[in-house]
Amino acid sequence: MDTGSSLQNRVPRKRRKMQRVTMIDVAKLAQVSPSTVSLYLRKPSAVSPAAGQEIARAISTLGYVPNLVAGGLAAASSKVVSVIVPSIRNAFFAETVSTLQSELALEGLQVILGHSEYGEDQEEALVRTALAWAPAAVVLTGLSHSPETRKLLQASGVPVVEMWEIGGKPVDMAVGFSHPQVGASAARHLLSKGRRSIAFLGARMQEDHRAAKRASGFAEEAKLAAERTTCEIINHPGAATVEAGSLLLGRALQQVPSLDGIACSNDLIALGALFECQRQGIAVPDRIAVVGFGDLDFSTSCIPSLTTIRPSGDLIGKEVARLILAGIHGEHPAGASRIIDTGHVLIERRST
Amino acid sequence: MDTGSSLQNRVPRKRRKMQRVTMIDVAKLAQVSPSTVSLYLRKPSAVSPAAGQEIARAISTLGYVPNLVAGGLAAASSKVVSVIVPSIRNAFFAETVSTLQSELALEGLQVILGHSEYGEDQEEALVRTALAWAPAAVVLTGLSHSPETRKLLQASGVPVVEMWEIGGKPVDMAVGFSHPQVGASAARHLLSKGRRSIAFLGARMQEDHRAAKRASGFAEEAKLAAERTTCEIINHPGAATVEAGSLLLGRALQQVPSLDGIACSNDLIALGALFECQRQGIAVPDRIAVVGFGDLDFSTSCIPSLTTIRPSGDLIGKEVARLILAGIHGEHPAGASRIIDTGHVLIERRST
DNA sequence: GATGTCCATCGTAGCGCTATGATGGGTATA
DNA sequence: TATACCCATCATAGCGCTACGATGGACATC
Repeated sequence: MDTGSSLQNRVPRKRRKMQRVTMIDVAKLAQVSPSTVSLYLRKPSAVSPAAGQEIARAISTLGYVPNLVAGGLAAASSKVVSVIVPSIRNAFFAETVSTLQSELALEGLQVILGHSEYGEDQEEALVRTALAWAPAAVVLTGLSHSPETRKLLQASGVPVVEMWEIGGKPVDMAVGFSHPQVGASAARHLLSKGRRSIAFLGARMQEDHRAAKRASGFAEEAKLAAERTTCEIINHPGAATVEAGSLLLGRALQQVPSLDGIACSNDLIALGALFECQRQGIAVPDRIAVVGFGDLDFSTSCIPSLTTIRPSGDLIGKEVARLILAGIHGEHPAGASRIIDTGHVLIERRST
Repeated sequence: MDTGSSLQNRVPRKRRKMQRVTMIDVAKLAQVSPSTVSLYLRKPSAVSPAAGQEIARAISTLGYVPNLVAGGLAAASSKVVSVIVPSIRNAFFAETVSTLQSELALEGLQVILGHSEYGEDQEEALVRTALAWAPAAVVLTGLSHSPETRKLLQASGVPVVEMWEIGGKPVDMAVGFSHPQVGASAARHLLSKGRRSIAFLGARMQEDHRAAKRASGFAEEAKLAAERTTCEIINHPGAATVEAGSLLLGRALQQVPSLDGIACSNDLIALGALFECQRQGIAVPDRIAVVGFGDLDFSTSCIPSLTTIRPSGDLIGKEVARLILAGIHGEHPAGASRIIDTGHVLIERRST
């Protein structure tokens, strides 16, 4: 091919070493053109059964693995979905990501993971790299993002799903539930149990806007209640851990000696509170009722078993996947169906 | 350019619609060649400060986002590290993946995540897609893989790190610790506390080979002990959850009424066992001593606080990242330094 | 002044694939 | 028999970037 058609004759360039099996090799062996192989790979039904068989045989004898990078470049959109969560260590998001990944894998989509550690600047940087992959979709957590992030996403034209929160204006699509409503449910439940001195125990609420919204929903609902109801919001600046829960309960008792009901922004915190009660000889639920959030693994087994609110992390993952796949298949949901409320359920157990 | 040099004249092809800002746009605006822009992006120091500034300005005015897919294709290796874990819901792996992701992000590497659900076939499929991304490295969990998986990996020439286990022959590199030794440490600790009727409680050990190895290390060590020592291994076929722990303790007591010490393959199981003891009025550690594995969040706070073995999931993540980055920078570790033992630490608390 | 070296910069051939439109033979329709 | 229409298949132009080697000016050395 080196025709020397330009101004000067040039030494044929050393081609990069390369021994990888390509689609062309498959095509040669199967005695068809590369386009047919490509077509077969993307839409087997469009190729005659005879040719298909021949191609399949060639693929397996050569051990051909398609190069998705090349495919992504040619198709101007890669088979990748970029998912950005605050933290993968958080069981909530781990569950969602896990489900999402499984669902997307069925359609040959890969998940690229990033975590923002609850930082908007970090998130912005992650979105930037995410877009550099020309992903099939971008999935973010929550509805709070920097203006620059929103601009980047909007300009990109890539489908965007914001998950784990609804109630604001999403960039594109949203799947989740209302956090204030979760807080309200918790408060209503405690009030219905006759508790009048209640508190919300949360962690990292300066950064975790969703937890903060649960707290304010809780406080709002308490305000609506009969008089003689006191309500406190207590925050731990560190991460939501069992240990934080123990600390928070201690602080709550100090601040509100008459405390008779708490809601926690996370089951881990609730578990810590239960432990602290046990340590201090406080009867649960007799003296203090405890409501958690998350319905984590241990909530049925702990002592007493934990009344909690289940946000259905896996359902969120499923719905996000559904939205993304619909978009890829050309069925772009419109209007209200671009926002999906997965709701929440209060599960009453022994702790209230 | 459409020279019509081939057999027939052809209508100039409709070019694909395209409005994305490319490197060429940046180059034009900065009045340099595209190569210089590319060079600047990859190695800013190789470009004169004047040109560099010009390019930087152009990038920001155009809002240029490099296309990593194109870069990956041209460079024959994408800035992606494919990580395959059994389950991201498992706190151990969540921790490692989280750390790994953070470390790699510092060097502009992305993590593509897959989970195998402890299935070798699933893992093989994941490895296949992973390789389709021409990743900078592949990270797997454990040393047990299907022969086909090993063959695929070896043939690919991509750096491979197997994590969370050492003690066998890795495909390429390994970072982790010896699971039999963990089991042995647990047994030794229980024996040192005078326990003679001990059991190992594990979950899903038919699939989770590492848990099974901890169990057999435990049993081996028990065998070496003074006579009159009995040792049982009890398996729960489902996932390692708190609930499973409660069930397992019940079964253990049934099988070994004289039970006075247990080791669990996971802190969640240990926590479930603690709860069950509390429910049945069994004193821990007086009647039964409990050793966990994982040093999870709650282990310090639960009642009694849990003696456990810390495997340092974040250290594993860090070391995996180090190995990968060294490889990318051309420093290929050789020989023994391709296997890194992150060890384990037994942390004694109140439960023994 | 000639030659060599170094450095910043440049030109361009691919990387492996997909999308577009063309081709040509077979079948249905006029 | 002529025409239209399909369908399976094919040829090829990019997708946006990187890496290779070339270029030419600045400076040092002979």
